Amino acid sequence: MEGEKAISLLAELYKQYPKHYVAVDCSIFGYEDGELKLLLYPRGFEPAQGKWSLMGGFVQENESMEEAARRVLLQTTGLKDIFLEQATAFSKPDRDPGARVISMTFVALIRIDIHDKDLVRESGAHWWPVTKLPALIFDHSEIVTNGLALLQQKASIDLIGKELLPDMFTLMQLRNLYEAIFQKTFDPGNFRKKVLSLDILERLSVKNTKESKKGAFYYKFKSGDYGLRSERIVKFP
Amino acid sequence: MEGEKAISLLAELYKQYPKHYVAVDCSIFGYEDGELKLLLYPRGFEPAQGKWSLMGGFVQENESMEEAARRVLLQTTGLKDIFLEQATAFSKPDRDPGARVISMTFVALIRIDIHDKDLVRESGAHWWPVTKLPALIFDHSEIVTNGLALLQQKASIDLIGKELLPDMFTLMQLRNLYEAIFQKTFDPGNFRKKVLSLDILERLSVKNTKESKKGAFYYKFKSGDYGLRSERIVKFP
DNA sequence: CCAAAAGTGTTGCTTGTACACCCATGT
DNA sequence: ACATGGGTGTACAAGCAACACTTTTGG
Repeated sequence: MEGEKAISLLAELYKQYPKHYVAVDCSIFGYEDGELKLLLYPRGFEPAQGKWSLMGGFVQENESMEEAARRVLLQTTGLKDIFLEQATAFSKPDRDPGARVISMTFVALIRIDIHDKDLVRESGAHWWPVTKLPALIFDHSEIVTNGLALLQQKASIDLIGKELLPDMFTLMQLRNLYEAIFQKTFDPGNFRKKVLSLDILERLSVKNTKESKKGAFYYKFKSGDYGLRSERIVKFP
Repeated sequence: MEGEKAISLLAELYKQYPKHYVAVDCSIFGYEDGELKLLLYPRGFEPAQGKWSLMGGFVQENESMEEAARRVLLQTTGLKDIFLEQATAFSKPDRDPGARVISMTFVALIRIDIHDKDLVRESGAHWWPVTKLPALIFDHSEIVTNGLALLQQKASIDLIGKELLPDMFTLMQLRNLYEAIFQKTFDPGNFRKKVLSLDILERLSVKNTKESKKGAFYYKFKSGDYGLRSERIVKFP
């Protein structure tokens, strides 16, 4: 066929161009003990031994970059179907001392309460509060800063929480999450009114009586995919 | 040295992973005759002959992806120092029939009035109104849709115009640009007040008397890089 | 009782929006 | 004279921020 011949000519044309290693690196955020945390892996060998790194991996022949990221996340946390969003690519020729590696970075949001803790522990990984991060290899600090900014931007447009909190949560827990993300305090009353006005939370009949004397109702996200069908834009400063 | 040995071991470690062709594709937007336009190149050979494509190129060994995009833009428009922003990467293994090519996409904004028209004409390129785009090769339509969404988002946060309009412009011209970007009309009075309240435009003493009977003052963007130092967030619409 | 969080209400300010209105002038 | 865009003002609604206030209950 003509078509096939054309395609093989195209393949021939491409041969003059260089190929590159392509990696994915994930900023994996979780929320625990009132803090926003980042999952990091210790580097056991030189160069940069003793520093920490984001979880990453190389893109294989038969997978897209997002598939590569999901594969890596499944291997390291045991979780499927996690929130994953493409962030910024880093491609300076000398960013990795081992070879020229182009890295596509992703932001992943994990519910710490349901991930595979044993799997994480085995690998020596550790959840670090984003306010006290250790030294990271290569340009990974820059990647994290970039991912955090993306997370903040996302949180200011959508109401996130489904991805980071347990199924049931109190409005104080949700507010504390937002305070951890934005590193600022929100007025409890105003936060409550704003969030409830969005009409995407459902109040349950159960109360949490541990974190307050009076007891606070649990809420959950309404079922039926909001965020896709809703045009609502939430503006948190 | 120990360090060098470690680095070569790292390089050895990477050898088990596949390499990929990495390309950049640019959605080049311009503004002319009251319309938002996109610069497209005709495809002269099979497969997909007769369709149009974005301008792109392969990433070389010694350049970052952004540098590759700037190189391509210089070659095709003759312009340096143009506005360029990383958009979304496309990496489905079969997106290009010739070979597995990973494409990083960019949005570029061009001032049509100062680009090298001869260079563009030679290549057979054509500025298409974004409202009437032809069929594009591969997944380029998806790339354009994505780039347009990014442009809209950017225009709703920053005041763009410096990148698309002549040095001097009237507020009507700026409004028409925004109407072209968002495909909706803005109230002239309200648009004027909103834009001027940002305090980033400077009124000149010259008037444009061609487009209105009364004559409208020209404005320009104040010098001193706003957009970097300003925390202002403009919300259009 | 008191501290601490839950939950509701009030008030003032800022912002967006829909207009009305006068101005200047080329045709 | 009149249509067209330039430019300013006004009136109303919506949203947000600051903060007062009541409720509940474990210690």
